[in-house]
Amino acid sequence: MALSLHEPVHPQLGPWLDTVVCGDCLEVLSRLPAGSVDMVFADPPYNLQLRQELHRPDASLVDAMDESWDQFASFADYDEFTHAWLAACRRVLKDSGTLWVIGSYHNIYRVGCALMDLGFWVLNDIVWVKNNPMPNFRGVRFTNAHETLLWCKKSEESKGVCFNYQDMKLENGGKQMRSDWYFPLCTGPERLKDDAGNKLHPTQKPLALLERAVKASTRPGDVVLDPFAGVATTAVAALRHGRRFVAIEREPYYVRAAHARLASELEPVMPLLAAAGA
Amino acid sequence: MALSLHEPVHPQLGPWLDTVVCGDCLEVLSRLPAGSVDMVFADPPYNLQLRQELHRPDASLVDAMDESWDQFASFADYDEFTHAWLAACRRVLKDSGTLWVIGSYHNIYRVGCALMDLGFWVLNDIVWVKNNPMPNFRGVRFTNAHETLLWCKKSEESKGVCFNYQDMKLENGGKQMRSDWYFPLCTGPERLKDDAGNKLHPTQKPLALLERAVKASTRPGDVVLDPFAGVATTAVAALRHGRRFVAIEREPYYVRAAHARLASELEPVMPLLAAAGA
DNA sequence: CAACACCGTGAATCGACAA
DNA sequence: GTTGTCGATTCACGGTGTT
Repeated sequence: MALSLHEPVHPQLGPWLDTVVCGDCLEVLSRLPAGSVDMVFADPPYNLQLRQELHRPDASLVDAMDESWDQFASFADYDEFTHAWLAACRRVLKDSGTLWVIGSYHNIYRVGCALMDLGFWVLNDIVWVKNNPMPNFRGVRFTNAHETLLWCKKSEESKGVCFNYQDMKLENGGKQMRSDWYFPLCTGPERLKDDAGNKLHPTQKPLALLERAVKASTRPGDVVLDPFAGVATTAVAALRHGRRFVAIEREPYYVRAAHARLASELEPVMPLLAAAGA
Repeated sequence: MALSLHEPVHPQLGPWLDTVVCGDCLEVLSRLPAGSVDMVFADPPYNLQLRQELHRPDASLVDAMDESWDQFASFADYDEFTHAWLAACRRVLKDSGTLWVIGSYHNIYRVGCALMDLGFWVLNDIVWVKNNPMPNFRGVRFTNAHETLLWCKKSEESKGVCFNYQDMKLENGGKQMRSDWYFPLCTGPERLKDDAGNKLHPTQKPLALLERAVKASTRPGDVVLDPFAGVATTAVAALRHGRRFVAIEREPYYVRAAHARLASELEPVMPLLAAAGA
């Protein structure tokens, strides 16, 4: 798939470019050339620890996140996993590249500590403020109404980081874009459903969130890597803004859904691509 | 100072109660009885000036090391400091008590990781969104427009945590209080100035922020501990809402300012206290 | 057709107490 | 430690169906 007319990216990225690879992210990352991607966006497992069923005040049951891939036996296990994928991403990142990670309070403090230990240098932390979060049904805590993103460069000394300041300022009505971002949850037609009409992926992120990260920190033709691609929201954001992508997802079910989503995304432009190739 | 008509608090807290103690927080905390405070609010230092305060066995050796080692060493120093004061606070906290920490991306990820490692259990992370943050003058990052607070109980198994759900709901116009809090920076008349008219303390927090934390997580008569009291904003918030406090500050200059602030805060009610005591 | 009512649902670490 | 009882507890939005 040649989706861009820009300068060719790293020559050895070919087999992995602009597609969703099915496989373990550490294994796939080990085969990618070092210094070959411009930006990483990672939405790793959050390590939620749900102890019991939760009912709404009307006695209905909350459809909780209980996927096996989100379970870790201990902090030590989670930290080891985190160090491994962060180090692997750092290797394939260009020296001028940046890395984004999104998480909640369950994991983001451990992730933040790990990436600093690995030499990453935090540029900003960003809060995604949700206008429509799930309430706290028991009334025992504050409504958990935000998630956190960390945006980092490869090291304190890294030069040439891309930040499209003017684009962001324009998008924010002429004022500097701030560290608080307001987006609704991914619901309605944007939320992918399975044949039974249930949500296809438990944690699909809003496309607008990914688009902002992509537009802020990459140029057209740049390569975006997503090591936990899920249903490939990052890839769609990259496509829509003329960026290349490398997407890795371990679960075949999500990979199939991602391929279908990307095909549907590309359908309107396929005739143009065919004409350009002919 | 007997400022409350509630049940007496822990009998051995007497000498430290309702005043600002000048001293090293670890030293003072070591003399406080275990399980004697209901809530801790901490605004720890996160500047690298800490590097100089902590002892290095061989400074010349450090200077010879490369930057990554130095960075690691400074993280290790900061982590050691963080573990020490968090553990000391945990000891004096009641089993049903909670701890708040405020920080920015420079330190909050390390603090969050440390407190989880010590057994604290996160109840919420809160973002203080500033409506008037300092812009990013060079236009190379997003405007850093928020700080983060962590609210934790002593352990996962802790029972009886105080959360004044209805008060918070009322304060939020009848809807659940969320994890995003909106307060302006501490400026204007609220910001303490020295004789030359310069700001007295570099990081004075808005009183309204402290008041919300105090009102949310303590009852009247409860004891609030602030191990890095600065100019005693936490103490003022406690006073105004009928809570007792233990405040520790190492720098005599800030302690004097805090004493003056508290005296000024109490001035209107001193006649009443005198009459009650007579 | 417009307005309104009703229902479903979203990354959730969501009791206390007595027997 | 386990089990059972009692009690307190939800916001925004989209989709569907009714008036």
